[in-house]
Amino acid sequence: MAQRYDPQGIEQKWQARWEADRLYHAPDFDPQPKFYFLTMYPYPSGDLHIGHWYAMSPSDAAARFRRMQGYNVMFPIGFDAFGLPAENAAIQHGIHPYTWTMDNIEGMRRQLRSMGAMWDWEREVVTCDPDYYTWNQWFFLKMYERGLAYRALAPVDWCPQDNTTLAREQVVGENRVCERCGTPVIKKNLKQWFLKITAYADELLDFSRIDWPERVQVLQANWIGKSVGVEFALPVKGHAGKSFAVFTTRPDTAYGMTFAVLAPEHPLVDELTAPDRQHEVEAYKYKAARASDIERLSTEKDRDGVFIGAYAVNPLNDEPVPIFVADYVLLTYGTGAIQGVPAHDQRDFEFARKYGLPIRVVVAPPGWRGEELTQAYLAEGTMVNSGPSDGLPSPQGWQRIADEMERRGFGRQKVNYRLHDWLISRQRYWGTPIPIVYCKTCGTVPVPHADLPVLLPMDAEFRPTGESPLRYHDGFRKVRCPQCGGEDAERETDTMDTFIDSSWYQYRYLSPHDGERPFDPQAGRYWLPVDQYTGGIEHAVMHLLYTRFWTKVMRDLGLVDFAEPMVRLYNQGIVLGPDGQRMSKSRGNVVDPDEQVRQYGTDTVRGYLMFMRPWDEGGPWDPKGIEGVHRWLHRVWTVVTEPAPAAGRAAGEAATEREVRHRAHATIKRVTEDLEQFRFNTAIAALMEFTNFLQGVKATGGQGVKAMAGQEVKGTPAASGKVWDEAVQALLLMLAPLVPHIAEELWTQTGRPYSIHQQAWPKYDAGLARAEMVTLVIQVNGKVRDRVQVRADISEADAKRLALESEKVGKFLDGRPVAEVIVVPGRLVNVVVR
RNA sequence: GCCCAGGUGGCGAAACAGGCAAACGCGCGACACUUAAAAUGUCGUCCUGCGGAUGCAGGUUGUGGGUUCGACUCCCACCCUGGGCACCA
Repeated sequence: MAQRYDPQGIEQKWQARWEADRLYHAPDFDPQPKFYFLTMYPYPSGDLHIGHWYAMSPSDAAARFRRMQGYNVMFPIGFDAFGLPAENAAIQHGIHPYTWTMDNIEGMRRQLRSMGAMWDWEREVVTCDPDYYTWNQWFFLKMYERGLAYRALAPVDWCPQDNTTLAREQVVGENRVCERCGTPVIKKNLKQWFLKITAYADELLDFSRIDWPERVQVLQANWIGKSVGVEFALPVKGHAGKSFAVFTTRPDTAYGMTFAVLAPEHPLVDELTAPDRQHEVEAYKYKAARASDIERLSTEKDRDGVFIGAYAVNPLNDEPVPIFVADYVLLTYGTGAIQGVPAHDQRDFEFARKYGLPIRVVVAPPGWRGEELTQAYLAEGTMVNSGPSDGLPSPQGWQRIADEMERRGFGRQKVNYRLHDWLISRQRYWGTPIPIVYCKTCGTVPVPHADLPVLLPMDAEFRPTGESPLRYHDGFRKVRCPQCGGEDAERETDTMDTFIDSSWYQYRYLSPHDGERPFDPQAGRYWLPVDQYTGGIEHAVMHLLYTRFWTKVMRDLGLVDFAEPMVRLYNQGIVLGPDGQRMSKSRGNVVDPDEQVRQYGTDTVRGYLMFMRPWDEGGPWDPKGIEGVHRWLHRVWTVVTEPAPAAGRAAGEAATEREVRHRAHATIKRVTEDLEQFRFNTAIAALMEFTNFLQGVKATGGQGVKAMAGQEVKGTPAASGKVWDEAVQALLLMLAPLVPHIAEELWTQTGRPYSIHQQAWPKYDAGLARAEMVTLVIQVNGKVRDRVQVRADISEADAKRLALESEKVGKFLDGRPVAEVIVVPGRLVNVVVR
């Protein structure tokens, strides 16, 4: 009678039905509490790989679980549709990026649907749609109006492979390669658009209002790199009125300066270099420039530099110190110049050693008697050789010297950040046009809001020249000035970094078709902020920092009344190939989810991804491991569809029923707690145990159960239909978020009303969840010597008595007197002898 | 070098407000069903020793110490693996 479990058949059937019934559409404004569950949207590369499944199917399970718990859950999906691969495909294969992207999206929609997730497709967002990117332009103009978007000439990172500039965040690794293609980047001086993320640097360091992994917080804090110090001016001897600023976090060591260093690219270098030093300085600059372009791989690089033949004056004590250029000083950090304090900075120490410069101790280590240092002393100490600060502990000296510099007018306390403003210009076609016009008479003119969107022309010509098609598209580039109407204005031809799209997409899901504003504020008041966000850790200092910045700007624009876009964040791990290596086509260890679905069905693939390891750890794909999950689902099918064990009032039945109910409630408790914490692997393990248990009840008619429960077995008992049904019902409800298709199929097959996905999550009875009988462990001196079955509520005195009466305990006492007996109620007794 | 995460059976792992180490799954072995195989089911499976084992004893959570009646869990030192940062003044 019972038909076989046929995953593919039932999965397609239910997916179609659910979508037709709009089962997962999250209505705005529902009396139920809302829950906005968001998973990072995919880039439409054209193929949904197992990594997408790993990111998405557990989060779908978690979202479904929330829904069953009574929340009105929004679980949207969209596509991060702008970006380089589309354009590269256009150049290589002559397909228009739009066509390439849309075809891919079409294919991926189909693949995504095969996952059986509860996405609300009515809210879908596609970022290359003008309806979307017009709001990128709108935001850009708002930022421009507030001075948060500006254009500046700056040394920027350029990827020669992708032919575009990159944000600092997109340059990675020791040898500074492009985050996308791995090509070493080069520096170029270009006029580019920036967003002033540094204006929010301090606020971005405040994580007190969000529940994000420590790891991400540390990554972001490191990236922002706040340092508190002093910037002060060093006059140059013999150059009246000339001075340069240095930044230091150690003003307490300023009296120990015995030289000063300028970055080789520092603008004053040429001016200050003495004629007789010019040749050598030029040579060094050339070498330094090459070194930054070509590999700087040599790990322990020699710290070298060149004296420029000029002297700076330490304003604290009017001592002249020689000025060097050295490439260990970076133009891009601080002021591009430093005080050289070899006694208290290891780099300066090595430099001073090499060039025979004096090393003057100004912060004395404890017990220091004036001996020479063998390395820089970095810790706190007592101020010496520091004029009026002598004798102070160095932290106080820090403040005193900082104050003195301010009072005497040559320095000020300053906070420096490693974070730079966000470079958003990209010299590429497939992105949001920057809505700016350059006019010969008016200069830089923003496109009026009424003229948005600035459409990306579809008739672009793709040439392999490395130049953006927009630059030679006259119809796009040549434009009337919106301000004076002048004829010879030109549009900005750069487009925006695609991280702009993802900085605010979570808001667009609220009202994806709103033509009036980026999102409907009324819906926003209901849905926002995002309650749970999930995605990969690789976006920690890019997307996740940008979207926090963007939300703070939105707050200042009055669009939202909170400062953080996502309350909770969870980073899932990465699925590796069966060989434990990162999946890649060249290794041939790629697991194709479509193929797995064909072989085992969606539920098995989902189930295995959740079962194999903790979600945040990822790990190798085990082709045999997935079969275990598949077998389990078959077992579930059999247990539920085959006839229930005979009902009846045979002797001993009550004990079986109690055990069945206890197991059901204990499982509900475990699974509920596990799912609340995204511990899918142990949730599924608990459900497997429960399934095996029910199967055992069937097989033995209850006798096995009683044996398990420590009861005497007699007669031929079984669970009654009612208790059995309750257990099966609980099992199916708990399966619903994890393996939604088989759960729905069995739910309706057993005569329950469609849809299981509209049912409430089962509640457990704490009393039933607690076991009646427990194994009391009896130890002697911490070693297990005996185990006895006792009632869970056994008294301490009884437990103690049982332990002391135990024969096995007696044997191990060896006649020694009992010194102490420790009782952990309901768990363990430890008899201590000495 | 610094910061973070982690080291538990043949494998993926579980247990940590300190209390039965190895749940669940894979693999392996035996058995049942079968003409046979697959599928399925049942039982067994951390290691060592005790001629035999539903028995007894000992050992075991990277290494070495410590705290404790009791440590995978807490503390100290060290080793290894993975990830991040790395001249940031």
